[in-house]
Amino acid sequence: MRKKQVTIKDIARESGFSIASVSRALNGTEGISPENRKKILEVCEHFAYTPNGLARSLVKRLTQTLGIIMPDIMSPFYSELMVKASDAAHKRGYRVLLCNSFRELKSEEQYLKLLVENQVEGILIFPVGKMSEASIMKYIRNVPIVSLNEMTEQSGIPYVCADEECAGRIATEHLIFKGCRNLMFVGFKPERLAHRYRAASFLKTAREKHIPARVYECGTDFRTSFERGYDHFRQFLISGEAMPDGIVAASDDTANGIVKACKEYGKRIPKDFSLIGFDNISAELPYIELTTVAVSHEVQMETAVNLLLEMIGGSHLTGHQSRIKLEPKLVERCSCKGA
Amino acid sequence: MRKKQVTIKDIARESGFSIASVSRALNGTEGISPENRKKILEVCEHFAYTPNGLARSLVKRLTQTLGIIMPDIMSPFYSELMVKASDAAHKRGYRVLLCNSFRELKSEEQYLKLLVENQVEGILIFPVGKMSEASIMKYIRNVPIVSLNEMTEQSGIPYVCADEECAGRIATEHLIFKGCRNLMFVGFKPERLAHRYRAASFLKTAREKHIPARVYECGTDFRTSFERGYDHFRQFLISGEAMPDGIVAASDDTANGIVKACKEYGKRIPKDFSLIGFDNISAELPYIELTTVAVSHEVQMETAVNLLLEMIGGSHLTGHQSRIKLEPKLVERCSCKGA
DNA sequence: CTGTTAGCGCCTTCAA
DNA sequence: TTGAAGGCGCTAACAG
Repeated sequence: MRKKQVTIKDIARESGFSIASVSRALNGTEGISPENRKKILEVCEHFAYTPNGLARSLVKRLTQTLGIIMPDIMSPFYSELMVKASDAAHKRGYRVLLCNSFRELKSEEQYLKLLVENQVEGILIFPVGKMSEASIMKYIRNVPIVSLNEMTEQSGIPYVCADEECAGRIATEHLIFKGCRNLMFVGFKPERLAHRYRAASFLKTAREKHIPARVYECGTDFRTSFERGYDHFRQFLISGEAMPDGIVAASDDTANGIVKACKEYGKRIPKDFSLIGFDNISAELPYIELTTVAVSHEVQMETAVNLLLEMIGGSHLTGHQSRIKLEPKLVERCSCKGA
Repeated sequence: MRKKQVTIKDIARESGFSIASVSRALNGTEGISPENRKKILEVCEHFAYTPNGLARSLVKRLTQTLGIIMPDIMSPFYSELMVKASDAAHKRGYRVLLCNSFRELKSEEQYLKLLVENQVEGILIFPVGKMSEASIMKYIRNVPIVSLNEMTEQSGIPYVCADEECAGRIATEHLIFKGCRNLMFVGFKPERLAHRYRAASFLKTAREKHIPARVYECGTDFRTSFERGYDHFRQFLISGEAMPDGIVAASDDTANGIVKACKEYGKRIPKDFSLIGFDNISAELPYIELTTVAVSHEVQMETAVNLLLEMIGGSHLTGHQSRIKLEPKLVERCSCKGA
């Protein structure tokens, strides 16, 4: 029932030229007279001919395509990363296949397989978690892969991520600079490496400055950081414990959950306490302008794509060159009290 | 420099079987003894062999892949549609290529071309605008395409969308039912077909019920509906004109922009006026629980994928079967005053 | 400048 | 159950 597709052979027959000439006309290759090229292209147009990319890639052994796997396309953070990564790839003449692992290991592995089978030349992945390392190791033999989160040094998996220890310090110092004297870290999830760095650095920095600080720990977990932030902070408010005057949220998404809880319980930011997050997500929230610490998404993705392309090009990279931590910066908005 | 990829030929040689047997072992096809299959698969494992999907699709003339083109992956509305569409496709054994046209016609057309060249079996597209019709017409000769927004009947392009006229009526009636007696429509953008339906139906319904109503028109436009809503409503507030007691926003995203303006200018919802939107976007906004009118995203995507698969299957569909308007429903939350 | 030919990696008859 | 051979649609030498 399917319409048989028009092939280069049909065009050759209809135009009276050889398939080689048709190929040359289509690809703008040397070796064909302008007038004949024009004739051939007209025939193509007339038959609505579209070259078969599979066949072309098969013979050229090049797809000019990169794969990108993110945990959650619906989060503004990841979707922005996707966009920036796509842009960076396009700029360098690569196309991109977008995949949404939905934070599921199984799905992540399936996509890795799919991408490899589809002959992408390289893969950018924001791993679901620690467990992702195994799948990545499996496919890294076939194709260059760059992670967007830190990986163990022993795995040797290249990555480009933010220096989260540094980020934690910047956030904490900012709150202290703004005059906070009683700090709390909310939304901690031990499975997330970034959280561990941020929290550890938070405690260390506070200790150095002799400021009381603690990580609020709360067993519950949720699908999104937003929900976790909301729930944890609600728990805290209900508990009746003394309020801190400065809160470091595990991420911006978490911070937004905290904001939601505040709204319900009549707390005002930054009046009742200062709040700072991480990641600089660009959600257009009407409610609050969150101060945050992050690396430029664009810089991170450009760096990651560059690294990937170097690997594709076959450069032999040292561990130092292939494990990159970018320095985060403070993005000051309105969720912290004036100094 | 690139590692030469392991092919089926290598596996054949290493395992001592023919290419045909290896192929059978890999695909679970009949005609090979279990023990030999096992042996072959072990060799595959050992050499980290991954079949070349391009070659496979080329000979089978089937890719089991659908393409999806959306205008803005960063909008929660479209990204949710993408997710639902992917789910629907996966359920039916299809894979999916996600594309982000970024509301640019050029980019949209490039992706159409890319998808066709990559031999997707069908395409789901949320067109950038009226102008998209031309590109779609161009490629619909090659592959089945279903639009997620209404298209002109004469174009014959199949679509699955919400009945926006009905949506406009529901929203307006709800505000009136809640006691509003002075209505305004904010964020109108004439290029958007859905807006035209919503606004026309808004005016018609209000007229029928003898309620004063008008569409706030304001030349300015922006990249996102959010920004447009924010700007238009800010303009309105500055103008000092009399406040309506019920506002229909052109979309939920617009409504969120309105909310932002309200925050800046000290207006409270639903105290100062009731607000209703369209689309039921699932952004986790901490600030407001927006009442809205929409079709189920899941139903819409399931319907669209079904339609697409029928077309792929070669069914001959009537205009009635291929131009589907789904009935929207009221999703009541907290942005409208109690009756 | 043009056409012929040999594959790219794989699946699928068709014989054995 | 197995293997040889042809071909999917295209590009890239190589001849002419």
